[in-house]
Amino acid sequence: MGIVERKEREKQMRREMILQAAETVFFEKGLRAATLDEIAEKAEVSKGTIYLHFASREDLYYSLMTRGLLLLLKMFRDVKPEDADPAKVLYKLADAYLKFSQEQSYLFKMLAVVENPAVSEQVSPEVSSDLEEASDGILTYVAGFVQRGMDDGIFRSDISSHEAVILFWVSLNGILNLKERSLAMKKNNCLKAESIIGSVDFDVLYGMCQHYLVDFLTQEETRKLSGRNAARKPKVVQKHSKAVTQK
Amino acid sequence: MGIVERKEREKQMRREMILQAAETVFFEKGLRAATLDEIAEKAEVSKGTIYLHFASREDLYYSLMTRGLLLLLKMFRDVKPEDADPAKVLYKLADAYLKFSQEQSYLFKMLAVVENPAVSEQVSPEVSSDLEEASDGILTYVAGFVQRGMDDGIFRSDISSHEAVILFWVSLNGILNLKERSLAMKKNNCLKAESIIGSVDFDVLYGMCQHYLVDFLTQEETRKLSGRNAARKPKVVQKHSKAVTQK
DNA sequence: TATATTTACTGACTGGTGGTCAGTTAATAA
DNA sequence: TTATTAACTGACCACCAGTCAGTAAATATA
Repeated sequence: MGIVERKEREKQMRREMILQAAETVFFEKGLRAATLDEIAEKAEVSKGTIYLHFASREDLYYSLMTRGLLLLLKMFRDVKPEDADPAKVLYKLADAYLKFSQEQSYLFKMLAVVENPAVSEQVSPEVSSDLEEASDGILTYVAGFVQRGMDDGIFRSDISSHEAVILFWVSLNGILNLKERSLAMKKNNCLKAESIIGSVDFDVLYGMCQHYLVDFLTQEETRKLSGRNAARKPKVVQKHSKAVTQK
Repeated sequence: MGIVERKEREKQMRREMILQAAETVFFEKGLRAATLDEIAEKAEVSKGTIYLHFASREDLYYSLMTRGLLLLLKMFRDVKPEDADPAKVLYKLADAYLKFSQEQSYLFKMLAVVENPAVSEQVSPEVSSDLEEASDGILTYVAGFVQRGMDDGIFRSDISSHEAVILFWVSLNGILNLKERSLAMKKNNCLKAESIIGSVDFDVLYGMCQHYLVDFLTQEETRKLSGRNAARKPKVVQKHSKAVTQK
């Protein structure tokens, strides 16, 4: 009896149509200005139907973000790291993330909202948990390569792969976010060229950061940190020790 | 004739009262759930009066953020870097930022909203420009120390002080934001302990990042990058070159 | 086939909120 | 005493997220 399956398929299609329309409208109008009426109209569906699929406006928005993250994960998987060098893989993943931010710029901008705790609180637990799962899926995927590098002895191991991945994510994502912000402000003419954010070439900075992050991981742990706590309260700055030995 | 001055003072006080009330309400209810009626009531002022001082809800919110940034700048200035070592100053500034995120956690959370381009577009140019100015003031303040370190030859100079400051900001701020997010999710019970974000101790990570960022700046530029573009497309990974020379 | 039940969907309606503005009050100027 | 200006008020409007009684169609039952 394929009726149940067909119904399920149709339900998913409806959901997909709504998500598609929402993506367009949220992108065009922004989170605040977009209205559900408009989304309903664009999806050729009544407003009530939207609420059959999503518990609230925020849930709909978060579902879009989850979809975005899944796409990002797909792009990461498409990197196809056939060569075994984890450092190269990390480079390629960072490249892929830059590409994602450019090609799917509306999705990328939407993802920045997750940073905002005020919005997060309005979301139902399941949807929030879905997003968390997708987010963790990406981080775990990347962490796998980092861990492999550590196991192979290529990467330093005075830092956990989890911490390393967070560092990667935070730095690269932060640069891309600031880039978007500076672009937005330039468009609004409220960014002076002599300001710091206005004067930095974020694409160049991204490349540099990408380089140094991988480089940081490929260094051996020569610092005087025996454990983690040593990094916590660094009273003594060893400003010349390294530089001298390197000369 | 001190009448004009007195009026101006009173006007500023009114504004201050509104901001104070708004801060409380926005913090208690979140950006979306907070209402102007409630703010008006708490400020002992009619709703119309709010609009004499702020053009919109978003403007009010952004003004709060600007105030928050000015407080942060004050905390940075209080670091009183009497010792001339720029590396130590950067440490202390990072410590101060951590302190800010802890002691003024609601202000810190509010500042994360600036990352969201969808909100930024709803704000009047002047207010947006105020915020930008405050933000730039902080970055410029920090950049001064970085530049001094470079001039003194303590810091590497294959990266501009502007870029270095952005890197600092992005990394440290990103870690603290993720920390807040993980705390919020733990409170909502939608963060599995085995997930990456759930397993990282962000305070430790912050300390490590703080350490490595300063350390990165105090390294000499031994890499094969002659200019910036070299960092853009790094095809060759020099995974052992540094580690070997350091041994 | 006729009837009952379930499922999917609709769109008018409601409550609440951001934002407005005609009108009030009070201080100052003429 | 009267006119003018400035600060402030709160009733009011437009709009929108979210609801729910009702419709239509598909499926199950008789």
